Amino acid sequence: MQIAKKCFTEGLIQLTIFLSLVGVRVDIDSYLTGYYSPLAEINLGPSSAYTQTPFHVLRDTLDGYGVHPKCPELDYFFASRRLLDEVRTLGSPRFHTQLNAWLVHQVSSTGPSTSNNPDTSAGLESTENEAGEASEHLPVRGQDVHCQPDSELAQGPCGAGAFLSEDEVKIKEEEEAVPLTQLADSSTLEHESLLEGITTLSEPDHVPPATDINWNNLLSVADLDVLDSLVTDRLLELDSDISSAISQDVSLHDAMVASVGAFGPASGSAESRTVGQQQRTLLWLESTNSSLSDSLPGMAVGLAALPFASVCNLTGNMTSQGALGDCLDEAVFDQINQLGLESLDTIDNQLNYLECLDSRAFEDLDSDSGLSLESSYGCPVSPGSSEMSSSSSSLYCEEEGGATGYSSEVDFKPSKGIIDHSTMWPPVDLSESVWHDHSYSSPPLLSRPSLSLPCKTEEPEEDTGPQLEERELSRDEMRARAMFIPFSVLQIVNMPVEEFMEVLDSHSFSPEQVTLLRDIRRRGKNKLAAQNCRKRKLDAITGLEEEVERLQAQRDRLLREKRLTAKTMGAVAHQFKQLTRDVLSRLRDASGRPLNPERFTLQCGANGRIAVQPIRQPAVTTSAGKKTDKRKKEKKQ
DNA sequence: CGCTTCTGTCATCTA
DNA sequence: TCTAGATGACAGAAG
Repeated sequence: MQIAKKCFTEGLIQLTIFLSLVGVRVDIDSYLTGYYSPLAEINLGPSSAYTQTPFHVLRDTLDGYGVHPKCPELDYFFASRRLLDEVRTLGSPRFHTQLNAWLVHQVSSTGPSTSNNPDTSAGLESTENEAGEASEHLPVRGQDVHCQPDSELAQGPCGAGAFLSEDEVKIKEEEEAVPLTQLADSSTLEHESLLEGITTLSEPDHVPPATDINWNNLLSVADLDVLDSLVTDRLLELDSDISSAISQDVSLHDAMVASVGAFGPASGSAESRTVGQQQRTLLWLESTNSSLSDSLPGMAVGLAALPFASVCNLTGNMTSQGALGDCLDEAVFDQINQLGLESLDTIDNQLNYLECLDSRAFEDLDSDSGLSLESSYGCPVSPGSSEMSSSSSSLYCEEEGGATGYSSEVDFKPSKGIIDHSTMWPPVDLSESVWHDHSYSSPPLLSRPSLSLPCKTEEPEEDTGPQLEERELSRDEMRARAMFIPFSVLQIVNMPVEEFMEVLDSHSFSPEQVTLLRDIRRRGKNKLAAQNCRKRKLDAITGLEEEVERLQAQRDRLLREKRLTAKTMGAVAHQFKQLTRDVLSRLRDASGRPLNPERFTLQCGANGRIAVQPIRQPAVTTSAGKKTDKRKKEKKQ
């Protein structure tokens, strides 16, 4: 599970990078907390790929601090704003493919000790505390403009600025003169150069109040009207997508989408202090997105689904959604098929059994000791076993009227028609049971004076007639005959308890006869019970075998899906590497030189910000690894 | 003759 | 307490 989650996270990072190229900001910090340490943010300027939306600032300014940050309506409002902005961005023919970023750390040839900040070498190990401290110095803009006052830049770590080298700070100081308002209002913001973005982003003090007016304009009521329909449709769509595609416990609560170009690089707020406070509040509000999403399941899922819908569309359409859908479909259809087959089998069994009964209607007169034995007794007309008492009573009258009390033709012919109605087992099994049952000889045989010796020969249908006489008598039948009991074994077994008791009382049997009658009844019922029990056992075995086959098929299917997913994840990882190289090739360091992709990498940090992290020198790790290996070897020795 | 399968029966438990 | 049903175990017959 962890491996799968890790793969998922990696894919998420890759998606974040990818979306950042088109100006969509994805906040996945909460999800990545368990795997990646929060990173200092980068990407400044008008064309920054990770430009934070100013809605959080608006939340503070418009709604004020009186509104609880976890207010669902408030969160929905700002989320709607983000969605609207996303729609606007999508409507633009241009995409912001140019990334501006702070050079987080420049790896010198001698080592990382040249940096003022001792945490620069920490890289990924930078903690959230640092991010939190940095957030205090962030400008009010609320965007991913991670510029900060110069004075504070030199003080210590704060966001991306925490990793700025001295040279970079100097460059910023020299280029402070660039007005940020121009950047904010200019339509050519996306064409700003990287260094320009850096310098502008390092100018929070020049932010005019006009930018707030721009924000207010962006939050016009008309936009909200348009937004409602768009958001509703989008949420519904994405809600269904994410619910179907991600059925597992994937908690991407903080996924957010924001537009980049429309809001431009933000010029910072007037005062860095207030900026820091507001930004801190902003960050705190962001951090509560998880809980907000919990309180607002539908909307949270919808918001979270925004980037994930892209994920599914870009990478995992087949693997996640399609595969799961196929799985569910197959499982459902398997059950439906089973149900349908069961019902069909029942019908077929009944039909087949009727055929068997027709073919053997006059054959196994005494072979009804199977499941049908109970209902087959002496009921010439009535098909139900519940009517056995009345039918048996009439039969008793006939029997009592006769010499031996057994009228052959009347007794067993009708009983065959009763069997098919009362049986609950498949025809094959029932036929087998009837075929092999010899314990209860037919009443006509009992009625005959001359009894054949028990030879237990199974007579087929064509043997009906004189050959029935040769059928063997069961031991109980012989005993009953020997004891002059005027009832057949079939009658003794099938008659109800009350009737049986009445027979015992009314016929003034001797104790031996009563004992024999009880034994015959007990053995007869137990024989049927044993037959049923064995049939059930066989059915259970058959059912288990079918279950094994079904589970094996399901296992094979899941293995195929697993292989497909692994293949997709590998492709995504490869794509991520290529995107990282592309991004790094567009970045410049303080001296204007392009970053070496071999020495730097992109890391997703807190609040979805991306930081350029230096790749650790393999020599260090290798040396450490060698040391540890040596220690291990020494310990072994 | 030995093995397997089928069937009946007994003993026991449970409802 | 009795009865019916279920089931494991055993034995005998048959292939």
